[in-house]
Amino acid sequence: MGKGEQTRQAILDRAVGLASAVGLEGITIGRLAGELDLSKSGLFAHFQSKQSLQIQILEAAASRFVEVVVKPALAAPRGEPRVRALFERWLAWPKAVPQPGGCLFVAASVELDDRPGPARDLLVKLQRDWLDVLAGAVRTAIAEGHFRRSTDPEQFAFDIYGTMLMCHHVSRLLRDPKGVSRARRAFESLLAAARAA
Amino acid sequence: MGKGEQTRQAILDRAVGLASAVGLEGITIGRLAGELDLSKSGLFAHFQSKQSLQIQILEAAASRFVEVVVKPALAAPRGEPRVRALFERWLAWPKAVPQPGGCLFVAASVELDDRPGPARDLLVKLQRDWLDVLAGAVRTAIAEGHFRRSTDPEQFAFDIYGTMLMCHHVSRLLRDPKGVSRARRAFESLLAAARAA
DNA sequence: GAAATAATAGAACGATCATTCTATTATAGC
DNA sequence: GCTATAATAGAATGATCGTTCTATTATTTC
Repeated sequence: MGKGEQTRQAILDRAVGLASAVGLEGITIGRLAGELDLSKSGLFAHFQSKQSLQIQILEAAASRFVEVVVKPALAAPRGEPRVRALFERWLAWPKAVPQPGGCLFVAASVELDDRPGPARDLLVKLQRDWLDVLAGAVRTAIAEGHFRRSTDPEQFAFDIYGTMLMCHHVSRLLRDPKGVSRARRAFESLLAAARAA
Repeated sequence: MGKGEQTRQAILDRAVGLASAVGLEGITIGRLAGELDLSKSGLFAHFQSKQSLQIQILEAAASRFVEVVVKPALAAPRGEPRVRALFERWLAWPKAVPQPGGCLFVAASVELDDRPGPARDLLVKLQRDWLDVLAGAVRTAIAEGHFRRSTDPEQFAFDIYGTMLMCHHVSRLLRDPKGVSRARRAFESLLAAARAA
């Protein structure tokens, strides 16, 4: 890895954290450069535009997410344990990768839902992939006989992610420490309802 | 209502819609003035600062929300019908009050969760109030004998609002028309689980 | 280690930001 | 209808935005 790629990664590392706090649009080349003791133009040279920077931030965050959440969870035993691992890994994510501003994807989703463009397109793809991972794990749990055959995998993925979003909302905006335990309770209810009789 | 108050309301009306699309921070005095054929300074004179404008936008949105969602829903019969009305009114909200960018409170929650200040404080209060309204309706449903006595009202409010957030996410970011029906299905499952045996 | 190349800095651009000032026009009270 | 007051416009402020250009350092490559 040459010097250029090295600093590019360092920039993206910092940028992911900053974007989680101020949003993809709230990111500023000047501020990011200042935090890294780089000149604006020096930083800018690594990215051809702010839009390209935003996209690379999303890509960097996604690869970290896969590394820290998805891959380890998919290593869990097939079926309910794997579904559970995906849920718990998601909850633990903010601790695994320092994200001062909470989940970047949640923030970006609200920011970009009305701004057409490549950044939005990428985010949509990432979110679809994530829901597919969840639904896939549910499907496996059905095949394993852990969940009832009548379980709708997409609906279950919807329900689980909704619980995560609410957990994020309550924890971050309301600063309510009960958010995580409430999310766990909701998740257990969902599991119980899907569990084979 | 004098002329001043009249234009102030007109400004806020437009500002609520604009903020739902670009966020409270994304709002610009110049752009807002341009959309209303006002001068920047003429508009600015109605609000002492941008921060005060943001707060008044939140207040205006909240009073519209109460008018269109909360009040009509609370007119529904006590118990499950009222819980159901709150849910359905929330779903119908974007149609009742034109909000090009989806729910302003969802957008503001993500934007402000890391920005301490009076705007954040107000939003926290509004969201607490909303969760209290939901929990209160659930409590009434328990008292009416519609829901089991073991139902946890705060947990139920958490679950319902999570479903709403996910509906918003899927509908707005993924542009998935199935979001609303999925949300309804999730809501019915929650009701079924809480219903007295 | 010299030559070629990549990485960074610095200054400047026009645009737009929130905000302030002064001037002008429209409303309100009598 | 005149006067006092409120509402709006216009111009200017300094700051910061993304971006481009040119120059100066580092780092590779042979």
